[in-house]
Amino acid sequence: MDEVKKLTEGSEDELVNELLDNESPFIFLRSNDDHGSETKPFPWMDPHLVSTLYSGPTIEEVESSLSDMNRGVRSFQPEDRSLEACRILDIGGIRSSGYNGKNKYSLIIKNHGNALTDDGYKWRKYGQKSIKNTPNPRSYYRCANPRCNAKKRVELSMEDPDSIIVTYEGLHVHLDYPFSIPSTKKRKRPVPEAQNQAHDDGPKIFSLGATIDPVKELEVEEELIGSRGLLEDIVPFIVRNPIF
DNA sequence: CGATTTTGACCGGCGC
DNA sequence: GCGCCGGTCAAAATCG
Repeated sequence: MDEVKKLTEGSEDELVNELLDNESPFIFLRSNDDHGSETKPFPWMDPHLVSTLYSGPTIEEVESSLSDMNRGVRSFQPEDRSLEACRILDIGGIRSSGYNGKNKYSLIIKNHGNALTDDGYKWRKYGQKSIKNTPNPRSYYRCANPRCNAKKRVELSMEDPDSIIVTYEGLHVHLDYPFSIPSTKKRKRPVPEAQNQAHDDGPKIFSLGATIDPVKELEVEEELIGSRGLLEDIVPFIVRNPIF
């Protein structure tokens, strides 16, 4: 297990370099013309694969989403009270390309209800700290997808007890395999309002070890495709569905 | 009884 | 260099 951890932590620079290299097939998009009937141990052996780096929405994109949202609020309906309350606190370090070490958003969410713990994605809590000069502790979560180092930090707002501050941070990476695992299981397209149940019930992914056999690993990966707790999903999702 | 959360130890960065 | 502080780790506790 230690080796696994070392592997994921120690090789970050390597990973980043790889991500920035267009030649590198480290990350994949599903290509439509690939029917994936043949099972390869590792998809990067396939020349048709597309390499891409997800680098997060640009500041402009986020801001425009938010202003769309704010425009929409008033023409929208009653339950939108929390819409108004959901605003960007701070945007830092987002690049439309490249990697500067941080992709970080803080969102203030008012009347949050359940939004904090149930944003439809799978997170693993790894810590909680009380912070100097604030009455409220912070909680720390990592994306449950072992291939993604997205993190979120959650705290109650000091000035407004109805608000939580959620900070999403990290390099957000999707891995999407261009073929299907031989399986009787149907891939069901997630219906919009079913987003919240897209997670869970999957196998424990933290047991993934370096020695696991590739097919097994891919099966697990397949499960994970439905559980993207990633910034690119979350920001538009919050913007569009502030109520949750 | 496995999965998840809690909680204090640990660690690295920073200011003095 | 030392101590504080925020972040992470991981053993223990708790949950379902």
